[in-house]
Amino acid sequence: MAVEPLLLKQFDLFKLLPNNVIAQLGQFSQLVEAPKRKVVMEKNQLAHSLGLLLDGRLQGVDMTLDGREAGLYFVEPNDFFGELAVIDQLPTHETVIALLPSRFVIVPAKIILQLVNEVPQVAAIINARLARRLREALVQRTLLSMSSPLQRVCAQLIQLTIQTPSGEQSIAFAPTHQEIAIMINVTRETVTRVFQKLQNNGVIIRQGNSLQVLNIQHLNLIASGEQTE
Amino acid sequence: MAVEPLLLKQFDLFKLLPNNVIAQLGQFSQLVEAPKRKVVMEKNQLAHSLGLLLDGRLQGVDMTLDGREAGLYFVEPNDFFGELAVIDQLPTHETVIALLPSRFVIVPAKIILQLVNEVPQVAAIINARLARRLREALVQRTLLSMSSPLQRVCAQLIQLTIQTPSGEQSIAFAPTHQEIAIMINVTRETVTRVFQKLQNNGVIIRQGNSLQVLNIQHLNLIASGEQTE
DNA sequence: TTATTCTTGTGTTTGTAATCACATAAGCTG
DNA sequence: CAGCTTATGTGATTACAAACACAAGAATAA
Repeated sequence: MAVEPLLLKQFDLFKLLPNNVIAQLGQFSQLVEAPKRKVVMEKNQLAHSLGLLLDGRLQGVDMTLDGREAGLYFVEPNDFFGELAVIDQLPTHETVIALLPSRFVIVPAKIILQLVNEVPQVAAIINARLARRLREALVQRTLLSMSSPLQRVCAQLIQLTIQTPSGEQSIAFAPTHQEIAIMINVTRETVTRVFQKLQNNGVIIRQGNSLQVLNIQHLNLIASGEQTE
Repeated sequence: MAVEPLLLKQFDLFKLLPNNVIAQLGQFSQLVEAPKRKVVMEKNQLAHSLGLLLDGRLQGVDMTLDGREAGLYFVEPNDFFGELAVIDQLPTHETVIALLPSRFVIVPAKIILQLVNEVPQVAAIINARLARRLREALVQRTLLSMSSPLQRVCAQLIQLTIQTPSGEQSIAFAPTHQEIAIMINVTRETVTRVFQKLQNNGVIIRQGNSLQVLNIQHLNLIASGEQTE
């Protein structure tokens, strides 16, 4: 229990709150450390809290009845998770697991709801987040409609790629083949084979934990179906 | 131009607004009639307006570069569409087309944004709608992760089924095989073959425009993978 | 009514990714 | 370091839905 106000101030969500409110918030919040693979939010539970990720990386997944896993989204540091269930007060639809050792703050749903009702700016940020998640879901859905696994892998890589300060395209802490596979409805082996091909063509290259994207244009061509390898 | 206040009052979104505001709203709104197959909202456009469906049925689809179509969601009467682009002010991600002859009201984005800022209840309804759409998107994503087309068709049918006042499970104005196919990433022929099978087993039965679901339990068994036909 | 467009039904062929089954490599941990 | 676990690499087989190509039925328009 109890979280440093300074830590909470880091999040855009709380940035505008007066210090006394932040201090109070800290009283009810909790800092959690989760090792890799730890389940951080359970499926089908009424939300008790909103999570705010400090570092590490999370993935929202849906474990279906038959043991199959569907990957829904990734959560990066400074972002939050669990907001949907907090807002609509329905049970969570998905499980969230830590892909890397992660630290995050959890704030009880009650407190968040109170803030949402009383502070329009907080409400606005959460709603903007919902809108962004909806957009991401639409993009992911579009991606799933691509016929070939090759296209889907490339499209997913494009999604994950960001411009580094040094101007290169790369994916820091690249997800494992398995983690990518469940996002795009293919098997792990298929992802491996596609990566093989892309590496041979010099489109991507692995550097330890990160994946350099040398030729994003090429990824685009494949994703759009104009090229098949 | 100009829409009857009585018409606008029908929508939950405007229910709480005072009459003078509604009257003003009507001034700027427009009643639109669209025949079947008509594109009602274009992809990649900055939202000019929010749509409120009076009757008919719409489908949000994503036409990808290679001519492939992905079905995203259905819009039923009394619901609205285009809210995402209005709220986040980004271009629309999808096209919306009329599946049936439809009537709807469009209200300029500016007006809606103003309302959202000034009337908390309106903001709340729109945000609740975003949350619901996000849920639906998650459900649809989960559905897509099912391995067999048979499972996907059944899961989609379950989604569409509603209890009629007379206590039967049915799908009014059942979508065409093609419309279902693009929702679940299969070909039209595959949907036809699955329907064939389900009809032979007496699980569903076509009655003109509507589809009676006689044995929803059976659909559940197939969707969950416990049964394969 | 007939004509025309949409929708549904059905067979055959073919490509391709899932599945299975290991091998190897890379990361951790004591 | 060894010893374990997790991640990646690779071949062989097989199932199965996509694709294609029509036929037939329904619905809508003329």
